[in-house]
Amino acid sequence: MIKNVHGNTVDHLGEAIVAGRYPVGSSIPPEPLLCQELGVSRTVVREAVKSLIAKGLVTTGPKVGTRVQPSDAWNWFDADVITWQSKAGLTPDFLRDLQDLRRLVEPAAVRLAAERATPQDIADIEAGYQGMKRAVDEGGDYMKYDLLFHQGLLKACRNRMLVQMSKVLSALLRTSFEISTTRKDGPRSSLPLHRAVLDAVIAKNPALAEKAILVLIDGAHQDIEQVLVNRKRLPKLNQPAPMLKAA
Amino acid sequence: MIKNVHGNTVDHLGEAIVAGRYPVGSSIPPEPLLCQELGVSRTVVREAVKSLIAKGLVTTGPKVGTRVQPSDAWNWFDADVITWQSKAGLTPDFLRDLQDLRRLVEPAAVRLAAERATPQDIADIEAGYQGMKRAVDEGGDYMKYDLLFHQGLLKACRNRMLVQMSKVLSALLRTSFEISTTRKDGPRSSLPLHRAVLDAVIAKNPALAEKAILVLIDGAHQDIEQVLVNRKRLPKLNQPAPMLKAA
DNA sequence: TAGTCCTAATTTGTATAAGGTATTATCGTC
DNA sequence: GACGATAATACCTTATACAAATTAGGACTA
Repeated sequence: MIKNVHGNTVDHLGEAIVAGRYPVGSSIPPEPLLCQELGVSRTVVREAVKSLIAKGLVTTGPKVGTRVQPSDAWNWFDADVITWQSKAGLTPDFLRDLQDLRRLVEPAAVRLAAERATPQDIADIEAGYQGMKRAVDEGGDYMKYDLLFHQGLLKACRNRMLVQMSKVLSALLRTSFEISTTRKDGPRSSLPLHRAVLDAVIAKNPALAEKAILVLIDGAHQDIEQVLVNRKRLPKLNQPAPMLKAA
Repeated sequence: MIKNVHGNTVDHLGEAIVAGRYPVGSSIPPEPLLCQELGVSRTVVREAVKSLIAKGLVTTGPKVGTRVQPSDAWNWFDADVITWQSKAGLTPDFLRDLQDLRRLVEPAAVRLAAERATPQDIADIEAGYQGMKRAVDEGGDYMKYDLLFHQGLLKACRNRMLVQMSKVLSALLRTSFEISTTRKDGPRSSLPLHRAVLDAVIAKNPALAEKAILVLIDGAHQDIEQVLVNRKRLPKLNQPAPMLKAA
């Protein structure tokens, strides 16, 4: 997983900030110190910080240094930010935000999909479903096709912003899947629910499609809620010093 | 409006890319050329490109150069991207994407708001409403308070992602407002509709709140559709060479 | 002539050094 | 005690050099 120096530096700083290692409103170490800590040149540190600025994590200014922005200024639809948050720990707050979003977006989205899906869109979703079915019958990567199914659904809305949202919701779906596999036959039992959604989209029946996916979502919702109640707080990794030092 | 060299460079390149000046999948001029064109050092160009990478507009690689990503890979929830698109021209596609999003998000959001709004949230929304009312009665900046009203509504959901969405939807609300003022008494007639939404939220009545905002949205929707039909294509600015040369 | 391999050129990636600029904090004076 | 000048700090910008990676083109072989 060695990318390049820039990527590693951005990831390192981004993870540290999202994990809350530096208090909001405070300054992270000045550039020369970061160079020393990470073993990279100032060029790299500065370009990394520019990336973090673009994602809304920090602001900079002469003398004031590089300050951490409050978390509601972060670009929560950025794939990297989502990844860093997932690594730092799936806090209840974060999961609840994502669940809100899913319950808010997916029902309305399948309505749109039922109205607008092209034959190609339907073929893509069908491919996702068939993959899930195969994974259940013969074994295979169930989650991969589950993600394809839901991403295909949002893509069928033919709306660039909804497509982007599908990337973010993938983080939730991943978690949701990990939890649902702890239940016996989770994938097998949710298969017909997926089929119902797809059939409704094919039939171009928005109301039915919405009804079908609500069943799916509420199942996952209850699973997650239950887990959240059991362990009051999900295990935050909380590495004391997650240096990876451009390995 | 002179910020700094970095900000100007990012804006210049970002605007050019979003405006479609460089074809998707093709490379923008190599770094030395950009330095010459923009009259800045290579460091600045590189840091600007890193910002664009973080926003999903481009990818880079040795020898291949800096290539423009397809538009559905862009961070459409990034404030800068939205601004650049607005400057480049409010294309029908873009407006329709935004309208989809609004029709999808706001009804569900006011339901959440009606359930979760704190007294402080309600006070903020009320302040927005009072500002609108004052603007109608005594003259004033109507749009400013209209935006505050809707942003307050989404903020009341207590969800960071919805807050971010409110920033994006502001672009649509701004456009929507500009259009509605072309109609006589647009603001005055929509004032009671806003009041109805706020009252439903105060009464903690999700169903009523949703119904009320649907009226509001559909009004704006019809206005925009009508304008889109009249002029088949909104005037794209299409500056031949929008150099601003780090003034 | 077609295919494969290797070399070379191009472009980004990384490091280093030096001076400029803006902001903040401190110190001194009124 | 308040105001203003001064100094220090950290980012901002420029310039140069070299390294690494990918592509393209040429040469060699079958």
